Amino acid sequence: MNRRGSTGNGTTRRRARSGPITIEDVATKAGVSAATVSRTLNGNYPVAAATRSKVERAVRELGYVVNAHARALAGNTTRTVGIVVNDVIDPFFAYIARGVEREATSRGRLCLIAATQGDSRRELALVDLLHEQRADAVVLVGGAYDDPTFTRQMTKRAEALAAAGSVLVLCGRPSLGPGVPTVQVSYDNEGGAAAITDYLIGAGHRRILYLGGPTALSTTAARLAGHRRALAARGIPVDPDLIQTGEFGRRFGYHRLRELLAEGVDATAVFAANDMVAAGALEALTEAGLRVPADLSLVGYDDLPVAAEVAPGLTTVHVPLEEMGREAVRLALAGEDTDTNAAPGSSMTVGTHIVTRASVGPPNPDRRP
Amino acid sequence: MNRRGSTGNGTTRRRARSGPITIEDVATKAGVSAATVSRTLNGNYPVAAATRSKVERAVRELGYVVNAHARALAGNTTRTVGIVVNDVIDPFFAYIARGVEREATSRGRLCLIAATQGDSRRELALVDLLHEQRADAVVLVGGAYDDPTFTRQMTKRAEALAAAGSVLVLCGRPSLGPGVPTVQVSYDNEGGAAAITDYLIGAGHRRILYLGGPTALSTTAARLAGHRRALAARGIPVDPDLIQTGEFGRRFGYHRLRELLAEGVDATAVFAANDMVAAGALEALTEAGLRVPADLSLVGYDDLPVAAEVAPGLTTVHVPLEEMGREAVRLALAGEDTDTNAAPGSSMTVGTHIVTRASVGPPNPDRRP
DNA sequence: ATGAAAGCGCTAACAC
DNA sequence: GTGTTAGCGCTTTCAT
Repeated sequence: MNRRGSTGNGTTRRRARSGPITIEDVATKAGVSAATVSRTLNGNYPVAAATRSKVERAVRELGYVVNAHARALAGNTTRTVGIVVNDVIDPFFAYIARGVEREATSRGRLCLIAATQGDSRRELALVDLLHEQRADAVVLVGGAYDDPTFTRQMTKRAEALAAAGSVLVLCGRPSLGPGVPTVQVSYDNEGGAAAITDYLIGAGHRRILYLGGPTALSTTAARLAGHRRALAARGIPVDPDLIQTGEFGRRFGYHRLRELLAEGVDATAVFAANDMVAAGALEALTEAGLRVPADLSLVGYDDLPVAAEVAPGLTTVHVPLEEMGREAVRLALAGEDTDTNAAPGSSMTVGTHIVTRASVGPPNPDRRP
Repeated sequence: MNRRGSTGNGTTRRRARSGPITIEDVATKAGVSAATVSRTLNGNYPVAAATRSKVERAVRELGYVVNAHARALAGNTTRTVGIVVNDVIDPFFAYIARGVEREATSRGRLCLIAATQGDSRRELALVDLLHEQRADAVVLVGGAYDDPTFTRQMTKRAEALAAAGSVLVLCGRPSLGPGVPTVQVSYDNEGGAAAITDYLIGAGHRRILYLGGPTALSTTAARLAGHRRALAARGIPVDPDLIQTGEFGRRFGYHRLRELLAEGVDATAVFAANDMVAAGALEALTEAGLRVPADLSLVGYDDLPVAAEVAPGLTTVHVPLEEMGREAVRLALAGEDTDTNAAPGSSMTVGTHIVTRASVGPPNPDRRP
């Protein structure tokens, strides 16, 4: 790993170095100074056409590739943004990641991605790693566990990032508290949940099973709050037996609903915490010989591709995930050309709306559980 | 952006700098030299316990975060690996990306990800970008277009990377040619396609429709070759009308098969180029009132989650995608502790196997197209 | 076990 | 329009 060494040895000066090709090599070959090569490469400075082509030729012939680290160190600009997700497979995260990646790339930046696997300690460590890399922005995606210790530690990270001229972007997750220097991109979980619950009520449903979502997750709390609010607004009492939180996966939706069905749960509609859960629920329903929406209605949340792919298509709440990702980096980099690149404090909320497909109908009082 | 400047102004020396906290600040605060801080932080050198705790305290109190760029520049080690995919949403790529990300993280590295959107020029540019970042390895995923110009240009990149002590890893894509310094992780496209075709033949099928996959893609060529080989081995003639390449998506599977069905295509089984196409095909079949496998058999390729999620479950060829991603970085970083970190020339092939679900049965001669 | 000093490869004043 | 000169923040000899 040591490539230092015989710089000052007694051998001939030329062709002494066999290591990586540097800007100096290009300069020598083109018969100009390193500064001129730099200016040519960055194109943000006037350079004579003749010089330019000499330099470009030297670059080509030498196969020179600028060292981004040296550049970052000297120029104080890294051209990378970081994103921390739960899991790159999960479509919810993948769509947001795509937005981040696309927006970053369109701004000539590379995207550093890291996955937490749902471990909040890892999340903190990854934010640190991204800070080490001096990412221009660090985007944190998805619901956070509502733990004061964790919040405090993440707050510290947000402040450190801000102090270093970067920004922590909270994408679809709750604020760390007033005064914490972050940028936020959110969507209305509570409102969406209320809207789709109300939609179900409008279709005649009174007994709606809320299924899925980790209890400790802020997202679950918000969706549940919206659900309850809509119920309350219509004067429908909340039956605790109809609140069945748990997890976010398809598996959970399938297994839990299957159990519930076996126990003879009394509901005419299911509000799944997200589309994955809904897909699993649909599986359980179909397996039980129940038709959707003839026997039972079903709605999801997020409008992931799966919602359109299952039969019947799922009525769900559309969340513009990719757009959120793009917006996250736009907002974070908004002040990039000004003095300070961070724009802490800015925040925006993207709109959601109900997408109507075929999974909701009037209640069927005759269904035998 | 300019944080240089008044270094030599006349004001008091202490507290002159308000910029980022550096190792020097930590050294001062701890009353030691920068070298000692470095050694403490890296832990690869003996440091007195007392000194260590002084340094650690200073780091904590100052909120110091090492600058990865300075470290990379000085230490010649970047601790990042790059991955270039088509699209982060596509599960095929996402699973491989997950493997790369997990293996990278488990080795204390961060993962730089970039998406080409299927544009080969972008692919070249992204490899350059990753080279600029001095990624320890650059993993290229997915089928390549079989264009000599492109191959030549990518070869140049592979050589440049190798010369810089990095490696280009070809993950599930064809070699750039003998002698090109790359690492390869592949799976047997042709063998898998032959195997599943033979499986269909074994079930009694003689007229098998091959559906999907971009014609110009190396992957398509390989799968098709395997399909033809299996047919030939059983003495079944290849009917050109039954080779319907095109794209890889669900949409394509649905629309193309729908047209074909309308035209009264004469086949008893469909071999979809991948599971996404198969899922679309299943949709078209179901819509046409055809039952799988009673009326028509259907198989896919890749064993993506969707294969297990549709009803009936898809018989398909399992490809260990995540494992390929992990293997890609393992192989690439195999020599990391030795003199040269690249291990060009190494290659490995992961095994595939048929996963039997419910989508294949005997041919139904009575089906009315 | 620790410090001093010399770079790593680049950019950005500052001259001319 | 181009060269010269300082660093950017770190690691790593080489001393001690």
